[in-house]
Amino acid sequence: MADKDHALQRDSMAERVKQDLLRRIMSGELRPGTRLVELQIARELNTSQGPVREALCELEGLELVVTEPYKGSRVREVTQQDIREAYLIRATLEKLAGELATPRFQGSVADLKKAATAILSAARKKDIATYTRHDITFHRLIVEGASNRILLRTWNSLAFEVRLQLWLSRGKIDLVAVQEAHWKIIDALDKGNGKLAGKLLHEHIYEFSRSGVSQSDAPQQK
Amino acid sequence: MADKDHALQRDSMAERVKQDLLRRIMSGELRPGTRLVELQIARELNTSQGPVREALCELEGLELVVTEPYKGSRVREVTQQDIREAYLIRATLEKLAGELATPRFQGSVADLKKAATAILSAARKKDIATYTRHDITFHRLIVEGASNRILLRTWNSLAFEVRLQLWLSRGKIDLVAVQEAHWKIIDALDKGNGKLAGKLLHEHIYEFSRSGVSQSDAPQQK
DNA sequence: ATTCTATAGATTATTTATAATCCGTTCAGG
DNA sequence: CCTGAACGGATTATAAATAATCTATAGAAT
Repeated sequence: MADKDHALQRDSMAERVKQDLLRRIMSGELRPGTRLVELQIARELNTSQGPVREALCELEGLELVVTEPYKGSRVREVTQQDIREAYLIRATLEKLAGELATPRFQGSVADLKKAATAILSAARKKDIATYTRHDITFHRLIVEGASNRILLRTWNSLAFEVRLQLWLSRGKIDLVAVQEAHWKIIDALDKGNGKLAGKLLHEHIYEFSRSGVSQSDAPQQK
Repeated sequence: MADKDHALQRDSMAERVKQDLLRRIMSGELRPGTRLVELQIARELNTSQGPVREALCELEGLELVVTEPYKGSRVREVTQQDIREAYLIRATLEKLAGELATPRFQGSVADLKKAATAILSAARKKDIATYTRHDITFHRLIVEGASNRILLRTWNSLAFEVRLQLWLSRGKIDLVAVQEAHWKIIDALDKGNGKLAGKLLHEHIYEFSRSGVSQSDAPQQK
């Protein structure tokens, strides 16, 4: 049984464990607070404790899990406050990204329009998973357009809070209405108005962070 | 010989290895590009491969080392471009921090003044190590004053580039002149002028990133 | 009844051993 | 002289076994 896996192996064992846990955490299958027992995960994935520890260590670096010595790891609890704080940082970073990315997008916003169209389509179908995926793609395109590796790295470190907020706000807000801001942003970038694009991005993101989540939805502390 | 170590043990082995490597990298003893051989480090610190791997994994999460599968880890090479990019992000984040921190500092800037005095003293003695330490303390106080954990976490992730720039600019710039900006920032915070404090912080940091480093000082790629 | 202690089970931390991979060197063939 | 396959040392990756620590429970002492 392990033979087939071995034949298909591209990444290291630790990498595969990491990807599996990453997927399960981001999809919400592993809720915040869930314990991650090393030997149990190792058995599930037909490997040993070492690679699992390494995967957990990397996920801890991404701030997705927290580990206490001799007590183990669990999926990080994210408070409503964490999400508010993360969105303020994200708004600030994307404002900068919008300004920096203007030279790149002026007159060539085809990719952005494609992403925005996909977002709109998913919003109309109320397909949260697809909406989230394309929404993140849209914003990532802008951050990548800034051509600043450190900016991208920093932005990526906020991904967990962003996905969680998108998940928590499911059904609470009008996705179609929220996504309309994207078209104004695209227009500003297309015309080379970086200041405006940055301002719109900041407003768009900050507004969203304030929307749709009541306290009862907040992940409860253990 | 291991007995004495064992008696004094507070942290786990992995944590001690991490702290040792962290210190040696930040102090410049381990230059960018230096290979970090797991078993060699393990022997030096009287432990085995496992804890060393864990320490390296955590340092990779802090972006201090890079690891290639089956090829090992080395202290990260930081290009001049990386430093420029990091300083732009840092300037943006500290501008935000300055604005957010105003309520906290208005009328109570004693800690900031103490740090700024220590910086000035070190600048006059041309004591780079002490200057760096207090300079980072000064800026950290402001970021902490913003009361935003995510902001602090994000700011911390830029620490390596910041220290490296401070190190690279040694002897190339007038430390006394640069640090004078601190007093204007303190004054703005003391008076509750957050917008001005933010603007001054942005200028101060961005200026510094442009100063004093010629291309020949840039860490060379292997 | 309450608090303290001891014990057992579960889990993490570390060590030791083994497998897989990389990389420079050597040497055969052209 | 050049090319490429094969060997060997060095290092990382994984596995397996053991040690250290935590947590809950049960029982004894007060």
